[in-house]
Amino acid sequence: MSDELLRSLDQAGVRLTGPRREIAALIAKRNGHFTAADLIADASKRRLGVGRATIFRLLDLLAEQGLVERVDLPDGRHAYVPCEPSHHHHLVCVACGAIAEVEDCGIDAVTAEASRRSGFTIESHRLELFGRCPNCRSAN
Amino acid sequence: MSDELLRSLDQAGVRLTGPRREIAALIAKRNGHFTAADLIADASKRRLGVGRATIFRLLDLLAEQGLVERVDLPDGRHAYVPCEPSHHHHLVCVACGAIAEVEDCGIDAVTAEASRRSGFTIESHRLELFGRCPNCRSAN
DNA sequence: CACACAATGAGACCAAGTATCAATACCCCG
DNA sequence: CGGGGTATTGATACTTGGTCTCATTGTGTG
Ligand SMILES: [Mn+2]
Ligand SMILES: [Mn+2]
Ligand SMILES: [Zn+2]
Ligand SMILES: [Zn+2]
Repeated sequence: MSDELLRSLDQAGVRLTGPRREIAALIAKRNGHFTAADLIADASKRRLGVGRATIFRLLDLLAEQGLVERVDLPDGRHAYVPCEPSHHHHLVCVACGAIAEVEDCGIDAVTAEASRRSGFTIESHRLELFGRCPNCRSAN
Repeated sequence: MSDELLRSLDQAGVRLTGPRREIAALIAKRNGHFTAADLIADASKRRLGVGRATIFRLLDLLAEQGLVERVDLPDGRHAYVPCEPSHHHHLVCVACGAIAEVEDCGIDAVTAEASRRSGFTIESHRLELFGRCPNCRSAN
């Protein structure tokens, strides 16, 4: 359901407009990761009259709130995945696009070690894991 | 020096052309990460007559050989950093762009744990660490 | 219910990257 | 050493992803 997204947006003090509700519904209906282009296609297929810019604007908003996160696919595309606002990482199925979230599982030790070796202060990190989900593994 | 890059390209059986030599020299002269646009600017400043497409083409080639690696900056830009062809990760200074490389330091344990929890088979991963290098930390 | 102002969509615009293609330049081979 | 087959080149057009502007509309608030 898109209610979750809308509620969080409301909380953040942004206006709950018609276009935003419709785009939120499109996002809720997707599974796995999606690109801005996907949403634009969805919207035009359903003849919702929402403008291209509005979709980009909402994605930015959602990303700011941490309700959606940007994933840089290995092929260079920019995709989004709906997710919890807390820090975590994504496993991306290269076959079907399914996403799993994984919370801290030892990354802090890695960054601490890297910091020690390099002398850098580490402020943030990004970890993306690519592979095959249980379904796609068995299906081949 | 750009000789390193050129030698590796030669080894890989690609032709050592004039434009490629010039672009390799531009890359060697940079420090930290750089974007395709940076190189294009460098080239046009020096009135080398190399075409835009040729720069993109060489970057692809170098990336294939692992002589250069793509880093997705947090702001969405695609940057490149010259590096060893062996697997490793990058620390990127958000202030000056300096890069440090760090080899395996515990990441395999993390991916194994993530795989166990999620049921995914993991084929590849990408880890990028962002922070401040020793210079930039003290300089503020 | 009115009003101030956030948000919208149309469209122009920009930047990054790709495709095409005739002209050129490597480099291999005799 | 010269050709000559072929990989590479640059110009140019095109596509795609994203931003900017601005007049118009729609929301939330009081
Ligand atoms: Mn990217
Ligand atoms: Mn690694
Ligand atoms: Zn899958
Ligand atoms: Zn620095």
